[in-house]
Amino acid sequence: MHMTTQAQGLHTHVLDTLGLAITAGEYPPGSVLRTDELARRFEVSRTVIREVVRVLESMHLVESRRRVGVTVRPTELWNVYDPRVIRWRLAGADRPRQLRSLTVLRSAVEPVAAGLAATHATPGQCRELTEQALGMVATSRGGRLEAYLVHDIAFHRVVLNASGNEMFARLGDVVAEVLAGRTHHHVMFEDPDPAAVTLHVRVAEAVRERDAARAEELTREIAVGALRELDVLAP
Amino acid sequence: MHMTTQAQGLHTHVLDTLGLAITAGEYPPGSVLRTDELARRFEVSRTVIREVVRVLESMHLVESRRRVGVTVRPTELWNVYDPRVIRWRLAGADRPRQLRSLTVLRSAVEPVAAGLAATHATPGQCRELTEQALGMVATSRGGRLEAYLVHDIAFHRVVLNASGNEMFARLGDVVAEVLAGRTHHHVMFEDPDPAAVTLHVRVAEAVRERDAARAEELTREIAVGALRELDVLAP
DNA sequence: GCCGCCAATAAGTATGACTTTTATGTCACA
DNA sequence: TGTGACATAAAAGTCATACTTATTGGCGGC
Repeated sequence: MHMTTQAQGLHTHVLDTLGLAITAGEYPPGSVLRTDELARRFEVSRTVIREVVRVLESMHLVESRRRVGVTVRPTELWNVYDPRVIRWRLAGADRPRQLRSLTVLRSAVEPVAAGLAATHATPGQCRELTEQALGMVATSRGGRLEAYLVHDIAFHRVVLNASGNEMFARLGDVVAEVLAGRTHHHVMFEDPDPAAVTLHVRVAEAVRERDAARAEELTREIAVGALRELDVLAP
Repeated sequence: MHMTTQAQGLHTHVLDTLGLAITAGEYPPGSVLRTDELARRFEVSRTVIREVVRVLESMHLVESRRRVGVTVRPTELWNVYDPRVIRWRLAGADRPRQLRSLTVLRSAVEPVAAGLAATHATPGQCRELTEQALGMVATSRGGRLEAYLVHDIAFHRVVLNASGNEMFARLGDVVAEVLAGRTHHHVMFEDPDPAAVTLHVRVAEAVRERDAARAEELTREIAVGALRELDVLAP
């Protein structure tokens, strides 16, 4: 992994750097940045800085006021559903709390999504679900965490998509960030919990058999397990 | 020179207009906009347009590519958790579907949030909750929809905040948009459902008495009611 | 018919001048 | 001494323009 992303354009680089710095608390809420100072620091034109600031503003990370500058807003105003904000924060210091709140969100949403999936999933989605569950089983032992992660992400993404609800579907990215985050930062057992793996297979079954109540309940068990795991590993 | 623009700033005006147009389907996915054409149309400099485009890009509404232009992205990629996107879409044509998917989201999240609130709420939040519930009772008859709405929004916001979960708390704005949307666009009975009003009072009670299971269950009933109401009024 | 090169195009970046808003300090007046 | 009007300057906002870079689609050569 490189220190900073570069080839994608000045804008992207500055945005990532600044966003990361702000979410990491390097500039605590209330801090004031000035555009031409930033321009000098990053050695780019004010044009680029202004665009970056506009985007940060659209995430409610900062507020830009005349004669004052660009001030960092209090944490509770940040748009924490923006995937970039999530990634920045998962990379930063308060990853534990972040992972916890995201997992609680998952525990609320995914069971309902699974229930809906059981009534809405297309045959193709059912097949996909079963395949990913089997993939999880196949990679659940022997320290093949990366391969397991791919299937895990795919599984949950299919469930959310199959729910037929747009808001749920768009949480696929968030869930992916969470799963990737807990794997890459080792907030996870060395091998996936066998019970969890089994539960995924049974969820796939329940969806295939159009048993909404069971799909919901089983997914709820997965969520409870994930929360418990978090309690143990990131107190 | 620019007498027609509001005091809020050129940027805001252009962003709102363009965002509304795109989410309304005026520029269907795949359409291409060009920055200097937009600059001429809105009678602003390319600088302003570029900043707006950057923000739209950060919402995944559009993608800007060299030598091609600014292309509208497919709907399923939009960041539908951005409050502005929500407001634009609620103002537009597919409000019914939008309201439905948001209400389903609420039905997943709010019960869990209420359960957490029962164990996390501060005395102040309990009091606030009771006050708002009583406010709802007081304004629930006689066509005082606007006053009722204020209490309704405040009530749900307190629950989400009291849950102690950051992701839930940030959904306060979303819920507010939904409640405001269904009131202002008359996707609601003339007077609030008395059963719903009572349920809110009982939720406040349950939270005050730290009864998580009951708070969750009662909130679930509120959600079910809201969904049913939607079925009747926006099929 | 295929491949590679070239030119047209539209976004990206830089710069400098100018405007607008507004926080703050100053001064006169009560 | 306190208060309000007013001037000042600081920083973002806006604009015009020139220049750079990536990309695409077509043209010509093979």
